Amino acid sequence: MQPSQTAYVILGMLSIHPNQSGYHIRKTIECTVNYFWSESYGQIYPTLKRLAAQGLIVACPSAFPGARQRREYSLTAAGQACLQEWLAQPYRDHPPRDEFLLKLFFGGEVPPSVSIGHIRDFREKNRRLLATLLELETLAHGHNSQHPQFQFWMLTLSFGLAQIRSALEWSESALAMLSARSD
Amino acid sequence: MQPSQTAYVILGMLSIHPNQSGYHIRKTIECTVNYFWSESYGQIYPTLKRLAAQGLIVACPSAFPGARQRREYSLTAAGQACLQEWLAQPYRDHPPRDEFLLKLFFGGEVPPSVSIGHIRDFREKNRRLLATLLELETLAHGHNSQHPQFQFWMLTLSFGLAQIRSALEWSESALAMLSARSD
DNA sequence: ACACACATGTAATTGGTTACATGATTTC
DNA sequence: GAAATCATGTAACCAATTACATGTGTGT
Repeated sequence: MQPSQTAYVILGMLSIHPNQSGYHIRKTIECTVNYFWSESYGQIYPTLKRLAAQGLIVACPSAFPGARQRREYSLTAAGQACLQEWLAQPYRDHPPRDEFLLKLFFGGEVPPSVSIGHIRDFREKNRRLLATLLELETLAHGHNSQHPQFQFWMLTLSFGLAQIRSALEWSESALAMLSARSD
Repeated sequence: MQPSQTAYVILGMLSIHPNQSGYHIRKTIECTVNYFWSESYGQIYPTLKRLAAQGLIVACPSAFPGARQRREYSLTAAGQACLQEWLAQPYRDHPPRDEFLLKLFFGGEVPPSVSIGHIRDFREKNRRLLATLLELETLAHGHNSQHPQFQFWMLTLSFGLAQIRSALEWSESALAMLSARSD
């Protein structure tokens, strides 16, 4: 049985930061790749068990004696190899599903104010996301610029920033276009 | 039981173009919203049955006597209302999962050539998509520019084009950055 | 004492893809 | 008459979310 995508995020996160618990892995995901990836506990914990059973990760006793009760995991050599093998495979993109664009596409069925509202929501979400990513950028520069993976983190980050900025520009022109029509 | 997203695409597609069969609906989706939405027959046919049972659509006899055996559907008043109600609700975005970015994020675990390959794939896919959308744009202008929904189609299309162009620009700078490092 | 964050897990359900199965009609 | 496309559907499976359930340690 081949690992799921969830398995690979876990392997990847353990490769750049060993000795993480399920809880910790989720937090790491949340504050690093959250703008293009997310995981729920309902996926993480069962996957950790399966990976351990397959020998791709091992539970290791916590290094800090006073720590809470938790299971910390690290990659095995097999796990590292498995991750690298997956990384070398061509990526697959799942079919897209964007409810925002779908509602906008059918915008002719409802008053223009509805679509204008959706676009304003969209713009607001992107503004917030932009702020988050900019924060992440300064944080990353301060703490991790020596890490060997640093340039790749910057690459994904700059992609996110480019997409968001393009989305914000589009939002403005779209709002201008719809407002001109409805007034 | 509330309709799924699939149900709403079907209602929407029937609202802009009545008397479509399941097969036809899928084709319509493929050549209009495919860059941000997709559906499989495995979803469409069961959903059509359910929508008909709920009275949101009706099967109508084919207008063309010589036509093949097929079930064509149209919106009922209830279906139209249901669609409009949904359109007026705030959109929800599902948690993102981008395998390309994930592999790039872990790029430090493998030789740079691997990530360069992924980015080249990504650029190639975006180039093809750009060509498709440009084709779609000219087609749409020629055939449908009188349709009341036209401006909304253009809005989603221009969004797609903006995102793709931004992705292509990023690809070039990313490749430049990685090539400089690896040579 | 209370609230909050830490921490782990299971069960139910949803939403969806893919593969399978079948057959009609058109076009070459 | 063969191949392609039109056309409809089911079954198996999978990936993932959400809600539920439970308990501990820390800070105020």
